[in-house]
Amino acid sequence: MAFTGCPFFYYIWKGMKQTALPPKTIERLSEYRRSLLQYLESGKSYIFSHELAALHHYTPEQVRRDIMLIGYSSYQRKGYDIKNLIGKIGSIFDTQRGIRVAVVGFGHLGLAITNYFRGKRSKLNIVATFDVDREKVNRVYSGVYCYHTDKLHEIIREKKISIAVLTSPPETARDLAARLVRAGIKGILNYTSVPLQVPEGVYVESYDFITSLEKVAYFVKSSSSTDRP
Amino acid sequence: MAFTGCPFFYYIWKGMKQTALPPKTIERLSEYRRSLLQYLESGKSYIFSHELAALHHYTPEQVRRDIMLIGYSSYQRKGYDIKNLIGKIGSIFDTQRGIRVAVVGFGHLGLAITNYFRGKRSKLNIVATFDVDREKVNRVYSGVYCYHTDKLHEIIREKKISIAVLTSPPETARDLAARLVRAGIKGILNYTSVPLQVPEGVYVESYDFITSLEKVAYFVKSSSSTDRP
DNA sequence: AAATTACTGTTAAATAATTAACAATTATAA
DNA sequence: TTATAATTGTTAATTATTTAACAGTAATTT
Repeated sequence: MAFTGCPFFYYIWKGMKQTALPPKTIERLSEYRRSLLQYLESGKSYIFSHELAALHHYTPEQVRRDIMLIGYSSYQRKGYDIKNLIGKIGSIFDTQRGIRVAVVGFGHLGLAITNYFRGKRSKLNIVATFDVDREKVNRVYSGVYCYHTDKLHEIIREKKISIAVLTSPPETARDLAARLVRAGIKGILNYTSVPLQVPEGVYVESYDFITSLEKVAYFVKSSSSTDRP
Repeated sequence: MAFTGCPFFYYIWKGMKQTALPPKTIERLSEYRRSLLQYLESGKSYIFSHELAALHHYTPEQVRRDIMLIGYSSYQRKGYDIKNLIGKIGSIFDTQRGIRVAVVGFGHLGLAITNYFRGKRSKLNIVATFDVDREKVNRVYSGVYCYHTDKLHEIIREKKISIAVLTSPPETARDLAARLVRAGIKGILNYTSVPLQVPEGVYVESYDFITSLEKVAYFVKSSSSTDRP
Protein backbone atom coordinates (compact mmCIF):
# COMPACT_ATOMS: atom_id res chain seq x y z
CA MET A 1 0.00 0.00 0.00
CA ALA A 2 2.94 2.27 0.67
CA PHE A 3 3.81 2.36 -3.01
CA THR A 4 0.32 2.98 -4.37
CA GLY A 5 1.13 6.48 -5.51
CA CYS A 6 4.35 5.43 -7.17
CA PRO A 7 3.66 3.06 -10.05
CA PHE A 8 7.22 2.41 -11.11
CA PHE A 9 8.38 1.15 -7.77
CA TYR A 10 5.04 -0.44 -7.09
CA TYR A 11 5.22 -2.64 -10.16
CA ILE A 12 8.90 -3.27 -10.49
CA TRP A 13 9.91 -3.63 -6.90
CA LYS A 14 7.80 -5.00 -4.15
CA GLY A 15 9.92 -5.93 -1.20
CA MET A 16 12.98 -6.04 -3.48
CA LYS A 17 11.36 -8.64 -5.73
CA GLN A 18 10.21 -8.12 -9.30
CA THR A 19 6.46 -8.10 -9.68
CA ALA A 20 4.39 -8.79 -12.76
CA LEU A 21 3.57 -5.97 -15.11
CA PRO A 22 -0.12 -5.15 -15.58
CA PRO A 23 -1.81 -7.51 -18.07
CA LYS A 24 -2.88 -4.64 -20.30
CA THR A 25 0.68 -3.39 -20.48
CA ILE A 26 1.85 -6.87 -21.45
CA GLU A 27 -0.64 -6.97 -24.31
CA ARG A 28 0.41 -3.59 -25.59
CA LEU A 29 4.12 -4.40 -25.35
CA SER A 30 3.55 -7.42 -27.55
CA GLU A 31 1.79 -5.20 -30.08
CA TYR A 32 4.51 -2.59 -29.92
CA ARG A 33 7.17 -5.15 -30.64
CA ARG A 34 5.37 -6.35 -33.72
CA SER A 35 5.02 -2.84 -35.10
CA LEU A 36 8.57 -1.94 -34.23
CA LEU A 37 9.91 -4.92 -36.13
CA GLN A 38 7.95 -3.78 -39.16
CA TYR A 39 9.01 -0.19 -38.65
CA LEU A 40 12.66 -1.18 -38.71
CA GLU A 41 12.21 -2.45 -42.24
CA SER A 42 11.20 1.01 -43.38
CA GLY A 43 14.77 2.05 -42.58
CA LYS A 44 14.18 4.22 -39.53
CA SER A 45 16.07 3.66 -36.30
CA TYR A 46 14.19 5.98 -33.93
CA ILE A 47 10.52 6.35 -33.17
CA PHE A 48 8.66 8.94 -31.12
CA SER A 49 6.09 7.99 -28.55
CA HIS A 50 3.36 9.69 -30.55
CA GLU A 51 4.31 7.76 -33.67
CA LEU A 52 4.21 4.42 -31.92
CA ALA A 53 0.93 5.44 -30.31
CA ALA A 54 -0.61 6.40 -33.65
CA LEU A 55 0.19 2.97 -35.09
CA HIS A 56 -2.12 1.40 -32.53
CA HIS A 57 -4.56 4.18 -31.74
CA TYR A 58 -3.20 4.55 -28.25
CA THR A 59 -2.18 7.78 -26.60
CA PRO A 60 1.48 8.87 -26.43
CA GLU A 61 1.16 9.00 -22.64
CA GLN A 62 0.14 5.37 -22.59
CA VAL A 63 3.13 4.40 -24.68
CA ARG A 64 5.55 6.36 -22.53
CA ARG A 65 4.11 4.90 -19.38
CA ASP A 66 4.34 1.33 -20.67
CA ILE A 67 7.94 1.90 -21.68
CA MET A 68 8.69 3.45 -18.34
CA LEU A 69 7.30 0.39 -16.58
CA ILE A 70 9.77 -1.91 -18.28
CA GLY A 71 12.59 0.40 -17.27
CA TYR A 72 13.63 1.49 -20.73
CA SER A 73 14.80 4.98 -21.41
CA SER A 74 15.39 6.76 -24.69
CA TYR A 75 17.95 9.26 -25.65
CA GLN A 76 15.75 12.19 -25.02
CA ARG A 77 14.30 14.27 -27.80
CA LYS A 78 15.32 11.79 -30.51
CA GLY A 79 12.65 9.23 -29.81
CA TYR A 80 13.24 5.64 -28.79
CA ASP A 81 16.02 3.60 -30.32
CA ILE A 82 13.94 0.97 -32.05
CA LYS A 83 16.42 -1.90 -31.91
CA ASN A 84 17.15 -1.35 -28.24
CA LEU A 85 13.49 -1.09 -27.41
CA ILE A 86 12.74 -4.31 -29.27
CA GLY A 87 15.52 -5.91 -27.30
CA LYS A 88 14.17 -4.64 -24.02
CA ILE A 89 10.64 -5.86 -24.78
CA GLY A 90 12.18 -9.14 -25.82
CA SER A 91 13.86 -9.47 -22.45
CA ILE A 92 10.42 -9.20 -20.87
CA PHE A 93 8.88 -11.92 -23.00
CA ASP A 94 11.55 -14.29 -24.06
CA THR A 95 13.29 -16.81 -21.94
CA GLN A 96 16.77 -17.87 -22.96
CA ARG A 97 15.86 -21.19 -24.52
CA GLY A 98 12.47 -20.37 -25.93
CA ILE A 99 9.12 -21.68 -24.77
CA ARG A 100 7.64 -24.83 -26.23
CA VAL A 101 3.99 -24.81 -27.21
CA ALA A 102 1.56 -27.54 -28.27
CA VAL A 103 -1.65 -27.15 -30.25
CA VAL A 104 -4.24 -29.60 -28.95
CA GLY A 105 -7.08 -30.31 -31.33
CA PHE A 106 -5.87 -29.83 -34.84
CA GLY A 107 -8.90 -28.61 -36.77
CA HIS A 108 -9.08 -25.51 -38.90
CA LEU A 109 -8.40 -23.22 -35.96
CA GLY A 110 -5.41 -25.21 -34.78
CA LEU A 111 -4.02 -25.27 -38.29
CA ALA A 112 -4.63 -21.54 -38.72
CA ILE A 113 -2.71 -20.77 -35.55
CA THR A 114 0.12 -23.13 -36.43
CA ASN A 115 0.48 -21.59 -39.88
CA TYR A 116 0.30 -18.15 -38.38
CA PHE A 117 3.33 -18.80 -36.21
CA ARG A 118 5.45 -20.07 -39.00
CA GLY A 119 8.21 -17.63 -39.79
CA LYS A 120 7.36 -15.28 -36.93
CA ARG A 121 10.49 -14.52 -35.01
CA SER A 122 9.02 -15.23 -31.63
CA LYS A 123 10.69 -17.32 -28.99
CA LEU A 124 7.44 -19.21 -28.74
CA ASN A 125 7.76 -22.40 -30.72
CA ILE A 126 4.94 -24.72 -31.63
CA VAL A 127 6.69 -28.08 -31.39
CA ALA A 128 3.76 -30.50 -31.50
CA THR A 129 0.12 -30.76 -32.47
CA PHE A 130 -2.40 -33.35 -31.32
CA ASP A 131 -5.57 -34.79 -32.77
CA VAL A 132 -7.62 -37.98 -32.82
CA ASP A 133 -8.27 -38.04 -36.55
CA ARG A 134 -6.31 -40.79 -38.28
CA GLU A 135 -6.07 -38.65 -41.41
CA LYS A 136 -4.08 -36.04 -39.53
CA VAL A 137 -2.11 -38.08 -37.03
CA ASN A 138 1.53 -38.96 -37.86
CA ARG A 139 1.84 -36.33 -40.52
CA VAL A 140 3.69 -33.02 -40.63
CA TYR A 141 1.84 -29.73 -41.15
CA SER A 142 3.60 -26.39 -41.33
CA GLY A 143 6.72 -28.14 -40.16
CA VAL A 144 5.06 -29.53 -37.04
CA TYR A 145 4.36 -33.18 -36.33
CA CYS A 146 0.82 -34.21 -35.43
CA TYR A 147 0.52 -36.84 -32.70
CA HIS A 148 -2.46 -38.84 -31.56
CA THR A 149 -3.87 -37.47 -28.30
CA ASP A 150 -3.12 -40.84 -26.73
CA LYS A 151 0.48 -39.66 -26.66
CA LEU A 152 -0.34 -36.34 -25.02
CA HIS A 153 1.32 -37.05 -21.71
CA GLU A 154 4.36 -38.73 -23.14
CA ILE A 155 5.18 -36.09 -25.76
CA ILE A 156 4.58 -33.13 -23.47
CA ARG A 157 7.00 -34.56 -20.94
CA GLU A 158 9.51 -35.59 -23.54
CA LYS A 159 9.55 -32.27 -25.39
CA LYS A 160 9.28 -30.19 -22.22
CA ILE A 161 6.21 -28.36 -23.49
CA SER A 162 4.92 -25.80 -21.01
CA ILE A 163 2.04 -24.11 -22.86
CA ALA A 164 -0.94 -25.56 -24.71
CA VAL A 165 -3.31 -23.95 -27.17
CA LEU A 166 -6.60 -25.78 -26.76
CA THR A 167 -8.62 -25.82 -29.97
CA SER A 168 -10.50 -29.08 -29.54
CA PRO A 169 -14.28 -29.50 -29.82
CA PRO A 170 -16.03 -28.41 -26.60
CA GLU A 171 -17.03 -31.96 -25.69
CA THR A 172 -13.44 -33.03 -25.14
CA ALA A 173 -12.14 -29.77 -23.69
CA ARG A 174 -12.43 -30.58 -20.00
CA ASP A 175 -10.87 -33.99 -20.34
CA LEU A 176 -7.98 -32.69 -22.42
CA ALA A 177 -7.39 -29.82 -20.02
CA ALA A 178 -7.18 -32.24 -17.11
CA ARG A 179 -4.71 -34.39 -18.99
CA LEU A 180 -2.64 -31.37 -19.96
CA VAL A 181 -2.42 -30.33 -16.34
CA ARG A 182 -1.41 -33.82 -15.28
CA ALA A 183 1.28 -33.79 -17.93
CA GLY A 184 2.74 -30.66 -16.37
CA ILE A 185 1.45 -27.85 -18.59
CA LYS A 186 1.72 -24.43 -16.92
CA GLY A 187 -0.39 -22.30 -19.24
CA ILE A 188 -3.43 -22.90 -21.44
CA LEU A 189 -4.78 -20.66 -24.15
CA ASN A 190 -8.35 -21.88 -24.37
CA TYR A 191 -10.44 -21.38 -27.51
CA THR A 192 -13.12 -23.94 -26.73
CA SER A 193 -15.76 -21.74 -25.04
CA VAL A 194 -15.74 -24.20 -22.15
CA PRO A 195 -14.68 -22.66 -18.83
CA LEU A 196 -11.81 -24.75 -17.50
CA GLN A 197 -11.16 -25.80 -13.94
CA VAL A 198 -7.43 -25.92 -13.25
CA PRO A 199 -5.36 -26.08 -10.09
CA GLU A 200 -3.43 -23.17 -8.64
CA GLY A 201 -0.28 -22.43 -10.58
CA VAL A 202 -1.74 -23.07 -14.02
CA TYR A 203 -2.56 -19.92 -15.94
CA VAL A 204 -5.58 -20.02 -18.25
CA GLU A 205 -6.53 -17.41 -20.79
CA SER A 206 -9.83 -18.00 -22.55
CA TYR A 207 -11.12 -16.47 -25.73
CA ASP A 208 -14.45 -16.96 -27.38
CA PHE A 209 -15.24 -15.89 -30.93
CA ILE A 210 -18.94 -15.49 -30.36
CA THR A 211 -18.43 -13.29 -27.34
CA SER A 212 -16.21 -11.00 -29.38
CA LEU A 213 -18.65 -10.85 -32.23
CA GLU A 214 -21.53 -10.15 -29.87
CA LYS A 215 -19.52 -7.35 -28.35
CA VAL A 216 -18.95 -5.79 -31.75
CA ALA A 217 -22.64 -6.21 -32.56
CA TYR A 218 -23.62 -4.56 -29.30
CA PHE A 219 -21.44 -1.53 -29.79
CA VAL A 220 -22.47 -1.16 -33.40
CA LYS A 221 -26.11 -1.35 -32.42
CA SER A 222 -25.77 0.95 -29.45
CA SER A 223 -23.77 3.58 -31.30
CA SER A 224 -26.19 3.74 -34.19
CA SER A 225 -29.26 3.90 -31.96
CA THR A 226 -27.96 6.54 -29.57
CA ASP A 227 -26.96 8.77 -32.45
CA ARG A 228 -30.58 9.39 -33.26
CA PRO A 229 -32.43 12.30 -31.68
CA MET B 1 -20.80 13.67 -13.31
CA ALA B 2 -23.78 14.00 -11.04
CA PHE B 3 -24.45 10.29 -11.30
CA THR B 4 -20.91 9.08 -10.72
CA GLY B 5 -21.73 7.56 -7.37
CA CYS B 6 -24.80 5.80 -8.64
CA PRO B 7 -23.82 3.25 -11.27
CA PHE B 8 -27.27 2.04 -12.20
CA PHE B 9 -28.62 5.41 -13.16
CA TYR B 10 -25.27 6.45 -14.52
CA TYR B 11 -25.16 3.63 -17.03
CA ILE B 12 -28.80 3.15 -17.86
CA TRP B 13 -29.98 6.73 -17.94
CA LYS B 14 -27.96 9.70 -18.90
CA GLY B 15 -30.17 12.64 -19.55
CA MET B 16 -33.09 10.28 -20.09
CA LYS B 17 -31.25 8.39 -22.83
CA GLN B 18 -29.94 4.86 -22.66
CA THR B 19 -26.17 4.58 -22.45
CA ALA B 20 -23.93 1.68 -23.35
CA LEU B 21 -23.11 -0.91 -20.75
CA PRO B 22 -19.44 -1.29 -19.83
CA PRO B 23 -17.51 -3.43 -22.34
CA LYS B 24 -16.46 -5.90 -19.69
CA THR B 25 -20.04 -6.39 -18.61
CA ILE B 26 -21.03 -7.03 -22.23
CA GLU B 27 -18.40 -9.74 -22.52
CA ARG B 28 -19.52 -11.44 -19.35
CA LEU B 29 -23.20 -11.28 -20.28
CA SER B 30 -22.39 -13.11 -23.49
CA GLU B 31 -20.59 -15.78 -21.49
CA TYR B 32 -23.41 -16.04 -18.97
CA ARG B 33 -25.93 -16.61 -21.71
CA ARG B 34 -23.94 -19.45 -23.16
CA SER B 35 -23.64 -21.17 -19.80
CA LEU B 36 -27.26 -20.58 -18.96
CA LEU B 37 -28.38 -22.22 -22.17
CA GLN B 38 -26.32 -25.26 -21.28
CA TYR B 39 -27.52 -25.19 -17.70
CA LEU B 40 -31.13 -25.31 -18.83
CA GLU B 41 -30.45 -28.66 -20.45
CA SER B 42 -29.51 -30.12 -17.09
CA GLY B 43 -33.15 -29.63 -16.09
CA LYS B 44 -32.78 -26.78 -13.63
CA SER B 45 -34.82 -23.61 -13.92
CA TYR B 46 -33.18 -21.40 -11.31
CA ILE B 47 -29.56 -20.52 -10.68
CA PHE B 48 -27.92 -18.65 -7.81
CA SER B 49 -25.45 -15.86 -8.39
CA HIS B 50 -22.70 -17.91 -6.78
CA GLU B 51 -23.40 -20.86 -9.07
CA LEU B 52 -23.27 -18.76 -12.20
CA ALA B 53 -20.13 -17.12 -10.86
CA ALA B 54 -18.45 -20.47 -10.20
CA LEU B 55 -19.05 -21.56 -13.80
CA HIS B 56 -16.83 -18.75 -14.99
CA HIS B 57 -14.54 -18.15 -12.04
CA TYR B 58 -16.08 -14.79 -11.35
CA THR B 59 -17.30 -13.52 -7.99
CA PRO B 60 -21.00 -13.63 -7.08
CA GLU B 61 -20.88 -9.87 -6.55
CA GLN B 62 -19.73 -9.39 -10.10
CA VAL B 63 -22.57 -11.50 -11.41
CA ARG B 64 -25.17 -9.69 -9.34
CA ARG B 65 -23.85 -6.35 -10.42
CA ASP B 66 -23.87 -7.26 -14.11
CA ILE B 67 -27.43 -8.49 -13.80
CA MET B 68 -28.43 -5.38 -11.95
CA LEU B 69 -27.01 -3.23 -14.74
CA ILE B 70 -29.29 -4.79 -17.33
CA GLY B 71 -32.24 -4.19 -15.04
CA TYR B 72 -33.14 -7.79 -14.36
CA SER B 73 -34.41 -8.88 -10.98
CA SER B 74 -34.87 -12.36 -9.59
CA TYR B 75 -37.50 -13.70 -7.32
CA GLN B 76 -35.43 -13.25 -4.24
CA ARG B 77 -33.90 -16.16 -2.40
CA LYS B 78 -34.70 -18.64 -5.20
CA GLY B 79 -31.97 -17.56 -7.55
CA TYR B 80 -32.49 -16.21 -11.05
CA ASP B 81 -35.12 -17.65 -13.37
CA ILE B 82 -32.83 -18.98 -16.08
CA LYS B 83 -35.22 -18.66 -19.02
CA ASN B 84 -36.16 -15.12 -18.12
CA LEU B 85 -32.56 -14.14 -17.63
CA ILE B 86 -31.58 -15.60 -20.98
CA GLY B 87 -34.40 -13.60 -22.49
CA LYS B 88 -33.27 -10.43 -20.83
CA ILE B 89 -29.67 -10.88 -21.96
CA GLY B 90 -31.03 -11.63 -25.40
CA SER B 91 -32.87 -8.32 -25.43
CA ILE B 92 -29.53 -6.62 -24.86
CA PHE B 93 -27.77 -8.36 -27.72
CA ASP B 94 -30.28 -9.28 -30.32
CA THR B 95 -32.00 -6.95 -32.66
CA GLN B 96 -35.37 -8.01 -34.00
CA ARG B 97 -34.25 -9.09 -37.43
CA GLY B 98 -30.84 -10.49 -36.63
CA ILE B 99 -27.52 -9.03 -37.64
CA ARG B 100 -25.82 -10.07 -40.87
CA VAL B 101 -22.15 -10.88 -40.78
CA ALA B 102 -19.56 -11.51 -43.50
CA VAL B 103 -16.29 -13.40 -43.18
CA VAL B 104 -13.66 -11.72 -45.34
CA GLY B 105 -10.67 -13.89 -46.18
CA PHE B 106 -11.74 -17.48 -46.14
CA GLY B 107 -8.69 -19.40 -44.99
CA HIS B 108 -8.54 -21.85 -42.14
CA LEU B 109 -9.45 -19.22 -39.59
CA GLY B 110 -12.41 -17.95 -41.57
CA LEU B 111 -13.61 -21.49 -42.07
CA ALA B 112 -13.15 -22.31 -38.39
CA ILE B 113 -15.25 -19.32 -37.37
CA THR B 114 -17.92 -20.05 -39.93
CA ASN B 115 -18.20 -23.65 -38.79
CA TYR B 116 -18.23 -22.56 -35.22
CA PHE B 117 -21.32 -20.43 -35.76
CA ARG B 118 -23.24 -23.16 -37.44
CA GLY B 119 -26.06 -24.32 -35.22
CA LYS B 120 -25.44 -21.70 -32.55
CA ARG B 121 -28.68 -20.03 -31.70
CA SER B 122 -27.34 -16.55 -31.97
CA LYS B 123 -29.07 -13.75 -33.84
CA LEU B 124 -25.76 -13.17 -35.54
CA ASN B 125 -25.85 -14.79 -38.95
CA ILE B 126 -22.90 -15.31 -41.22
CA VAL B 127 -24.50 -14.77 -44.61
CA ALA B 128 -21.48 -14.49 -46.88
CA THR B 129 -17.79 -15.27 -47.10
CA PHE B 130 -15.23 -13.73 -49.42
CA ASP B 131 -11.94 -14.89 -50.86
CA VAL B 132 -9.76 -14.48 -53.92
CA ASP B 133 -8.92 -18.17 -54.38
CA ARG B 134 -10.68 -19.66 -57.39
CA GLU B 135 -10.86 -22.99 -55.63
CA LYS B 136 -13.04 -21.51 -52.92
CA VAL B 137 -15.05 -18.89 -54.74
CA ASN B 138 -18.59 -19.77 -55.88
CA ARG B 139 -18.89 -22.71 -53.57
CA VAL B 140 -20.89 -23.27 -50.39
CA TYR B 141 -19.15 -24.07 -47.10
CA SER B 142 -21.03 -24.69 -43.88
CA GLY B 143 -24.12 -23.46 -45.62
CA VAL B 144 -22.56 -20.14 -46.59
CA TYR B 145 -21.73 -19.01 -50.11
CA CYS B 146 -18.20 -17.85 -50.86
CA TYR B 147 -17.93 -14.82 -53.17
CA HIS B 148 -14.92 -13.33 -54.91
CA THR B 149 -13.73 -10.20 -53.10
CA ASP B 150 -14.41 -8.29 -56.33
CA LYS B 151 -18.05 -8.50 -55.31
CA LEU B 152 -17.47 -7.22 -51.80
CA HIS B 153 -19.25 -3.91 -52.20
CA GLU B 154 -22.14 -5.28 -54.18
CA ILE B 155 -22.94 -8.21 -51.88
CA ILE B 156 -22.57 -6.24 -48.66
CA ARG B 157 -25.05 -3.67 -49.92
CA GLU B 158 -27.39 -6.25 -51.34
CA LYS B 159 -27.48 -8.46 -48.24
CA LYS B 160 -27.44 -5.53 -45.82
CA ILE B 161 -24.39 -6.87 -44.01
CA SER B 162 -23.33 -4.64 -41.13
CA ILE B 163 -20.44 -6.55 -39.53
CA ALA B 164 -17.31 -8.10 -41.03
CA VAL B 165 -14.90 -10.62 -39.58
CA LEU B 166 -11.56 -9.87 -41.19
CA THR B 167 -9.39 -12.98 -41.50
CA SER B 168 -7.40 -12.11 -44.61
CA PRO B 169 -3.60 -12.18 -44.88
CA PRO B 170 -2.04 -9.05 -43.36
CA GLU B 171 -0.93 -7.70 -46.74
CA THR B 172 -4.50 -7.18 -47.90
CA ALA B 173 -6.00 -6.15 -44.57
CA ARG B 174 -5.85 -2.40 -44.97
CA ASP B 175 -7.25 -2.41 -48.46
CA LEU B 176 -10.09 -4.73 -47.52
CA ALA B 177 -10.94 -2.69 -44.44
CA ALA B 178 -11.16 0.46 -46.53
CA ARG B 179 -13.43 -1.28 -49.00
CA LEU B 180 -15.58 -2.65 -46.19
CA VAL B 181 -16.03 0.81 -44.75
CA ARG B 182 -16.94 2.23 -48.16
CA ALA B 183 -19.51 -0.52 -48.55
CA GLY B 184 -21.17 0.61 -45.33
CA ILE B 185 -19.88 -1.86 -42.75
CA LYS B 186 -20.39 -0.61 -39.18
CA GLY B 187 -18.26 -3.06 -37.21
CA ILE B 188 -15.09 -5.05 -37.91
CA LEU B 189 -13.72 -7.93 -35.91
CA ASN B 190 -10.09 -7.86 -36.98
CA TYR B 191 -7.88 -10.96 -36.73
CA THR B 192 -5.14 -9.79 -39.07
CA SER B 193 -2.68 -8.25 -36.57
CA VAL B 194 -2.72 -5.10 -38.70
CA PRO B 195 -3.99 -2.02 -36.86
CA LEU B 196 -6.84 -0.59 -38.92
CA GLN B 197 -7.61 3.04 -39.60
CA VAL B 198 -11.34 3.57 -39.82
CA PRO B 199 -13.56 6.66 -39.72
CA GLU B 200 -15.68 7.69 -36.77
CA GLY B 201 -18.76 5.56 -36.41
CA VAL B 202 -17.12 2.27 -37.35
CA TYR B 203 -16.34 0.04 -34.39
CA VAL B 204 -13.22 -2.11 -34.60
CA GLU B 205 -12.26 -4.89 -32.24
CA SER B 206 -8.85 -6.43 -32.87
CA TYR B 207 -7.49 -9.71 -31.64
CA ASP B 208 -4.07 -11.16 -32.15
CA PHE B 209 -3.16 -14.77 -31.44
CA ILE B 210 0.50 -14.11 -30.83
CA THR B 211 -0.25 -11.37 -28.32
CA SER B 212 -2.48 -13.73 -26.37
CA LEU B 213 0.08 -16.48 -26.41
CA GLU B 214 2.82 -14.10 -25.33
CA LYS B 215 0.62 -12.98 -22.49
CA VAL B 216 0.15 -16.55 -21.33
CA ALA B 217 3.89 -17.14 -21.66
CA TYR B 218 4.64 -14.05 -19.63
CA PHE B 219 2.36 -14.96 -16.77
CA VAL B 220 3.55 -18.54 -16.75
CA LYS B 221 7.14 -17.40 -16.66
CA SER B 222 6.55 -14.70 -14.07
CA SER B 223 4.53 -16.92 -11.75
CA SER B 224 7.08 -19.72 -11.79
CA SER B 225 10.05 -17.43 -11.28
CA THR B 226 8.59 -15.33 -8.46
CA ASP B 227 7.58 -18.45 -6.58
CA ARG B 228 11.21 -19.20 -5.92
CA PRO B 229 12.88 -17.88 -2.79
C1' DA C 1 -45.63 -17.41 14.80
C1' DA C 2 -41.28 -15.80 15.67
C1' DA C 3 -36.52 -16.47 14.76
C1' DT C 4 -33.10 -17.83 11.68
C1' DT C 5 -30.90 -18.43 7.44
C1' DA C 6 -29.50 -17.45 2.85
C1' DC C 7 -30.11 -15.05 -0.71
C1' DT C 8 -30.52 -10.52 -3.73
C1' DG C 9 -30.06 -5.49 -4.94
C1' DT C 10 -27.63 -1.53 -4.12
C1' DT C 11 -24.45 1.61 -2.35
C1' DA C 12 -19.82 2.38 -0.86
C1' DA C 13 -14.93 1.36 -0.87
C1' DA C 14 -10.95 -0.34 -3.03
C1' DT C 15 -8.23 -1.38 -6.86
C1' DA C 16 -6.73 -1.04 -11.69
C1' DA C 17 -6.05 1.47 -15.77
C1' DT C 18 -5.88 5.62 -18.39
C1' DT C 19 -5.17 10.36 -19.18
C1' DA C 20 -3.33 14.78 -18.02
C1' DA C 21 0.12 17.84 -16.37
C1' DC C 22 4.52 19.38 -16.08
C1' DA C 23 9.53 19.66 -14.88
C1' DA C 24 13.72 18.28 -17.05
C1' DT C 25 16.26 17.94 -21.09
C1' DT C 26 18.17 18.22 -25.65
C1' DA C 27 18.15 19.35 -30.39
C1' DT C 28 17.45 23.29 -33.41
C1' DA C 29 17.13 28.08 -34.64
C1' DA C 30 18.08 32.81 -34.04
C1' DT D 1 25.56 31.70 -27.41
C1' DT D 2 21.04 32.15 -26.02
C1' DA D 3 16.35 31.32 -26.85
C1' DT D 4 12.89 28.31 -28.55
C1' DA D 5 10.54 24.21 -29.46
C1' DA D 6 9.76 19.45 -28.85
C1' DT D 7 10.03 15.32 -26.43
C1' DT D 8 10.66 12.31 -22.52
C1' DG D 9 10.01 10.50 -17.62
C1' DT D 10 7.29 10.84 -13.76
C1' DT D 11 3.79 12.19 -10.60
C1' DA D 12 -0.97 13.46 -10.02
C1' DA D 13 -5.76 13.29 -11.30
C1' DT D 14 -9.35 10.99 -13.40
C1' DT D 15 -12.02 7.31 -14.96
C1' DA D 16 -13.23 2.42 -15.13
C1' DT D 17 -13.77 -1.85 -12.93
C1' DT D 18 -13.97 -4.93 -9.19
C1' DT D 19 -14.79 -6.17 -4.56
C1' DA D 20 -16.92 -5.52 -0.17
C1' DA D 21 -20.59 -4.38 2.90
C1' DC D 22 -24.99 -4.52 4.26
C1' DA D 23 -30.03 -3.61 4.39
C1' DG D 24 -34.05 -5.93 2.79
C1' DT D 25 -36.60 -10.02 2.00
C1' DA D 26 -38.39 -14.61 1.23
C1' DA D 27 -37.97 -19.34 2.50
C1' DT D 28 -37.08 -22.49 6.35
C1' DT D 29 -36.77 -23.92 11.07
C1' DT D 30 -37.95 -23.89 15.79
